[in-house]
Amino acid sequence: MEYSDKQVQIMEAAETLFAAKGFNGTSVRDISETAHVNQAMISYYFGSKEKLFEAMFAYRSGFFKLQLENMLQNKELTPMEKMEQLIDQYILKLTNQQCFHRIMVKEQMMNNNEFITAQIHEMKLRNQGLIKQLIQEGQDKGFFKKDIDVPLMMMTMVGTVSQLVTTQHFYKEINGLQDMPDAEFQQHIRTKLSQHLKKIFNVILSNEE
Amino acid sequence: MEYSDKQVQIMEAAETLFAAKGFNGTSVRDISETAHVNQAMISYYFGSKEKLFEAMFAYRSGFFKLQLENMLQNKELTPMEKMEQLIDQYILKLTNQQCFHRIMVKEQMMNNNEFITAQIHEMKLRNQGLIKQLIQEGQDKGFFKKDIDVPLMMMTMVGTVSQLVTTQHFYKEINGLQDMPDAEFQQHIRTKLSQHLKKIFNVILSNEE
DNA sequence: AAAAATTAATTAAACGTTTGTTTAAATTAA
DNA sequence: TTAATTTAAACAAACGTTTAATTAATTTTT
Repeated sequence: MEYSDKQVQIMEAAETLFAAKGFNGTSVRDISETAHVNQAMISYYFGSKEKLFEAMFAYRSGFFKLQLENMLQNKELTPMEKMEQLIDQYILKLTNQQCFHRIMVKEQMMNNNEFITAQIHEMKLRNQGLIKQLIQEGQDKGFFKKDIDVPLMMMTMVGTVSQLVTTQHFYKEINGLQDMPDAEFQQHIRTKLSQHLKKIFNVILSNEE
Repeated sequence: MEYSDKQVQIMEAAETLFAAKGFNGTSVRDISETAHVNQAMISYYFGSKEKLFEAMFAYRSGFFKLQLENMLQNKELTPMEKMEQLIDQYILKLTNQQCFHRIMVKEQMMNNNEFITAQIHEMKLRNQGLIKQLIQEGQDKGFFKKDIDVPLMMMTMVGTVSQLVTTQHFYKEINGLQDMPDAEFQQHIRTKLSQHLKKIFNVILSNEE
């Protein structure tokens, strides 16, 4: 689906507002004002507020897809190196698309919209499949342990990053980082998360003692 | 604050509905029907929908508090045993109060309501303080490593459990557990999470090689 | 202990807003 | 000239809250 500049404008305004105030907390008037368009344009272009939401979600989830295929097929990387790249890629995507991530957290918790639930499900299946393959490769080559619970391992990666991103306000205060400029703070949590998760995954996965 | 049966009825209906459909997605009429009371009773008892939300949150967050003090002072437990009990206690609280937890996830992500944000902040500070003490004790006694990032460690515990609880629908499908009775499934994830987190925390914390 | 007076609880209806969507006219582009 | 875009206004429906009347419970007075 191709969108005009104006349609993208509307979707981006909707994304920001839905992330901050939720779907029901955001009015069509809010969106149209933020996007600087007449409120009737939303129904005109997207059919309804709900359809705008779905269009925005599909549009952004394209951006959000992890680019794993090429990296996983790279034969110059060890399985552990691939795993570490996967971690960094996930951290980067999520910290760069925080609005969309907040919306996703809410949607996968609620299951209110069938279309979106299906999209999330598909995304999860795809990622889980690729990671399973990677784990298998590592096990076949003798780098990884045999008994690895992939879904649970993913819960820890996704959960840790998500928890920090969605509660960064509290994290800042607890660690006295209120005055750190935001760009620096974002880099700070990226680095911290990367080190932390790589350490954990090394232990969970690695065969060497 | 003491509440009559009817007030508790209203708060419990509100909790369930807010968890499933969000604050703005739930109408006062919804709540009053679910609680089998006249819709004017909500303003009569609580003042407003928003105040009902705050009252419900405060009421439930009392239940939700982890009972850590006594356990942490028990001198017959090693620091690692205490850490493991903390993990199990957290898993139990969260899996037993899933509605409240969903509301908390949304609220700490949104920061829409000052009163509730302050409550969550207080809860987090308290827990973090107790855990820091426990880590310190473990380090002083030579059981734990010296360089432990407590906030990040907490992100992994809270994040992993929260991720599984809030996306259990997907976890079920991905693992082909759709037909498992719910009580059994809840026990299943409790056990899995407990083993998984204890393994990770042993590695992060333990000094022995 | 009974009656009266007072307070609290409960109700259905109504209030004024805000909501998402549609309309029909006006403007722009093809 | 035709089609697509944009607009302000209007729409009914749903919203949170208030009202005023009624019933139930409690307290005070006899």
